[in-house]
Amino acid sequence: MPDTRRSWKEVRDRIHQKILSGQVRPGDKLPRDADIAAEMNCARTTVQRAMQDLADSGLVERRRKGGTHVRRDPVTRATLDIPITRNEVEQKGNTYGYQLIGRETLAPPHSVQAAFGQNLPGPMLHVQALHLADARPYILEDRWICLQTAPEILDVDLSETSANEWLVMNKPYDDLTLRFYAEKADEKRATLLGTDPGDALLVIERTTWISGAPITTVKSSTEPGYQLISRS
Amino acid sequence: MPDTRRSWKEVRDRIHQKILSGQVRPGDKLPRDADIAAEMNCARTTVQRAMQDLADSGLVERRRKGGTHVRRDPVTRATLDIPITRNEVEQKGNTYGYQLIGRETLAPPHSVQAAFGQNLPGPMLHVQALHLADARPYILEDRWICLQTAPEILDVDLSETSANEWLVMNKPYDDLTLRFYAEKADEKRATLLGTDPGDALLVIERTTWISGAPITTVKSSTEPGYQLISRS
DNA sequence: TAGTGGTCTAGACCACCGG
DNA sequence: CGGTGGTCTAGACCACTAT
Repeated sequence: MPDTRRSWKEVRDRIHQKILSGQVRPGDKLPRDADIAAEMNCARTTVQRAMQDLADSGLVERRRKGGTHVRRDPVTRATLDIPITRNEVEQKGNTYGYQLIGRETLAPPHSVQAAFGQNLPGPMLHVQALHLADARPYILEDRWICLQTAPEILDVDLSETSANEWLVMNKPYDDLTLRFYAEKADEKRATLLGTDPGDALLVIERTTWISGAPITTVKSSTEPGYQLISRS
Repeated sequence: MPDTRRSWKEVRDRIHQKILSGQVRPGDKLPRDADIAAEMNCARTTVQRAMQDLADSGLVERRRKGGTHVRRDPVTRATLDIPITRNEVEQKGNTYGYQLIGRETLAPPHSVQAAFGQNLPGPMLHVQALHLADARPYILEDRWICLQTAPEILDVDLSETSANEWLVMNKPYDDLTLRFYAEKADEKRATLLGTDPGDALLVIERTTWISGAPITTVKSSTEPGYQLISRS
């Protein structure tokens, strides 16, 4: 072991390598942080930082007194970025467009109530809107907004500002659920998205809360061919 | 400010709150770490840790000399766990089953070569297999394995051990791309998955590398109704 | 170039949990 | 209970970059 000092990323990568190369197999126990620190000629804090990272990425499991083990049931852990739709479109070099389709105050259907679990959301604003890329339909959003949590939405001109953007800038959340699945386009969505009924659509459902109170839930039906790609 | 010492999570949450409550708006600059440390009565290291976390979750942006700013274009950053299929099935309380459908050494089609970018994968093993939950089709995987990187796969009895599991235990990767999209079931997949042609399927494409060399790429077509859900 | 975040250190104490 | 990871501190130096 060279006697140069190690950075935490070097330490992390070295351990990672040990796992990759099979020197350490799933289920095996790794040395204590202190020993690794001695071996690598660095402070224990540095090892700690490295191990945290490995644990965060699902490679290793740490328990006080139990030590650090290579995970037996490796998980692929991926991070997805879901940008604001306008930014997503513009970053691809297309022109963003937006079109309000419908807006009404309604008691939410059972399916929407279910998204919020036990917390009764009360009366809600139902908004349907279409996001466009170069004037072509891109994402159709079907959104319910809790009027108790976000009453100001009633004063927003949703034909100009999308609820998507207004909420992001004005109603920060501290809890979030995301759900992805595939669904056949029904007649109505097919028309709005400019595609054919029966086409397979990737659907993103997103529900947000602030300190336990529901804010909004949105079902976004994406254009055919839409893909979600994980961050590096 | 109480004069008790603060943990980095407390610091993080307090800053988070400032953003949530609108005391600090998107684009605003936050105080220097050192000042926050003084105000919160803790070491700068502690603030640093807190800020790292906020930056990681996409809430805040930090630049040396530039300082820390609340992000103008907030991204929703979500983490997904993609477990080994066997574990996924068993954790739901179902019985896992596996069935090899096809296995042949082939030159990969262009679409597969594209998944690996410039790196030519050379000859590959093409494997098709079905994962079952309680004897019902669950995920159909269509996999290509690079024989230069993983020649040992030829000696594995793939009718007993799924390539999925063998690779995870024996061919660790250090780079990964994930892709999610919706696709109509064609005749063949519909039959294998026990569903109807035209049904909307969520497809997960996963490609892995080790130090730049391709290992495997797999297209997993999930049963109708399959959902991906983000980690808390 | 000066200001800010990024990292390392050595040491201390705490929190959890296995034997 | 004792061993291990988790965190905090005060200080130092480095690395990037806005001005």
